[in-house]
Amino acid sequence: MTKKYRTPDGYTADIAVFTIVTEESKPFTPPDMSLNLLLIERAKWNTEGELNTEGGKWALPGGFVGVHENALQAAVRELKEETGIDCVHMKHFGIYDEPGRDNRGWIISNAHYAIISEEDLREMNANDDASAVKLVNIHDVLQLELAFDHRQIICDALSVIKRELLQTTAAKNLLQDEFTYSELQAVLSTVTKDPAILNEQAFARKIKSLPFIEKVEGKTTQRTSKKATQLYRFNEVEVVKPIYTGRYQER
Amino acid sequence: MTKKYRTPDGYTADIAVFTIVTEESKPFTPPDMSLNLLLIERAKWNTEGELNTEGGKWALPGGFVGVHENALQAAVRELKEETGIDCVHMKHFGIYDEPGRDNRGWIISNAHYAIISEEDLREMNANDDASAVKLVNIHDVLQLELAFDHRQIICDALSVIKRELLQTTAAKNLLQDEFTYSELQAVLSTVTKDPAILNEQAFARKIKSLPFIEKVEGKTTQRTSKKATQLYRFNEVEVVKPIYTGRYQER
DNA sequence: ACAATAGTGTCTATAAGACAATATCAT
DNA sequence: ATGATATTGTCTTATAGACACTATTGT
Repeated sequence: MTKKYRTPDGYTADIAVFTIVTEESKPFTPPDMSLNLLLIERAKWNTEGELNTEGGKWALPGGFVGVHENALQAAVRELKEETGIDCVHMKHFGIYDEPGRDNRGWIISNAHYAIISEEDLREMNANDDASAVKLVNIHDVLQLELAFDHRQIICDALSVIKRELLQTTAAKNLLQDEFTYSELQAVLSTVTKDPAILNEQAFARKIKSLPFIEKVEGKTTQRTSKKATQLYRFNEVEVVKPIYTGRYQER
Repeated sequence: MTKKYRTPDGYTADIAVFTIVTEESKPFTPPDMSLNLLLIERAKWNTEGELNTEGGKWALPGGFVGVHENALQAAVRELKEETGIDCVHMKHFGIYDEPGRDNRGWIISNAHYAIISEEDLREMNANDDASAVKLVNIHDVLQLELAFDHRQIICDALSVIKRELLQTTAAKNLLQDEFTYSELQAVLSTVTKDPAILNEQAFARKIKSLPFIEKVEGKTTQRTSKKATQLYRFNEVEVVKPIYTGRYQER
């Protein structure tokens, strides 16, 4: 055991918190949504008045893993502490442990992503001190000055969230239990330009044949239109759609 | 900090090692493959002659995370130590930390899966002592008596590997660089019964239109047929196929 | 010639994409 | 009535699935 081995100087959990922001919501109008990532601004100076490492830059929320927990637990705990949210969809997606990623030492980060509904987010805005926290549209986030290697982590997170939203039923975490086709469409359009999803009529037809979505029989809403609109909900069907074929396959 | 907090008694990395086994390989015949999981048999007695915890049962390879590494690194290291393989496709997929999962104490496991080609596997068989290691067809693995909560971990791993093989180009890790349609088909058929994949002619046609697979111009082989057969290779195109539509979308 | 596998021709049913028309209803 | 959104009608084109057929070649 010579210098071949080195003790990490820290073990952290970072969290890419994704949420939907409804841009405008006139009555009787389908929503215009954007997928946003929650970032915090690192303080320029610490409490002793010294310049902070990577101060002034934007970063993912997170913190050190406690001695009594694993990284996922730490991620859940930190999110709870910082935003008051009990997360329902927190998942690990990567480990970042390049020796030079943090100039304070060898800090290993377990990266997670969380999907939080707009509704739950509103609770947060009540809880936090709102000072250095902001939601950034995922299309703008890479323009910011980001701390450490968070640019890389965020790139990976974006890639994962896009895949998750399009290839699984994860979108249900961003919607109310019962939703209209245009609301689901608005969520999906935040991560895809696929004309098959963007096209109104095509999507309104398609939703009726998706095995993992079912009509809420006889239930409608007027929140997106003056005309009463059919409500749908996700059922428990899990679907794996192979890239090699055109048909569904249930698990 | 009362008894609300508890120190874990161990932090381990477990690895679900998946590999292809070609069942029969007559010359000029397409392969008949099965996806197998590598398991080890826990010794009945330890070196002091005492009964071992969960002895005699089958378990995923793995071991304790060292003080100088994270779980992923530990997984790679353990796999290297136990089989001599430098893994190219090792990924974290879950954390198992139920208090009662191991009756020796609170042992937290980071679960990973690895995809290893048959070729690389052959090196392993040279390296290990072959005593208590075996490859089990994924369709039989849940029949075995499994240690700890490895039944649950394996269930999750199977679910992940199936999705990975069908929804990403991960199958490339199980094939040679250049392969025939029937070889790819054989790999995929280990995890799906989808008739669109199982049907010879349909698949032979389909492969030509897949954006992430390209013809190796003018190159053929006779290893699966007396008739010279076209070779294909994966290119670098990454594809996300939404469950909501029927068309491809490149990233 | 035979057996086995690769690959093509072609038909049909279904789905996708485009465009238009109709329905509903607060204002 | 108007304007906005939902929903259906219908036409065209593309793809999937099925089946039959041809091509190649070691034995």
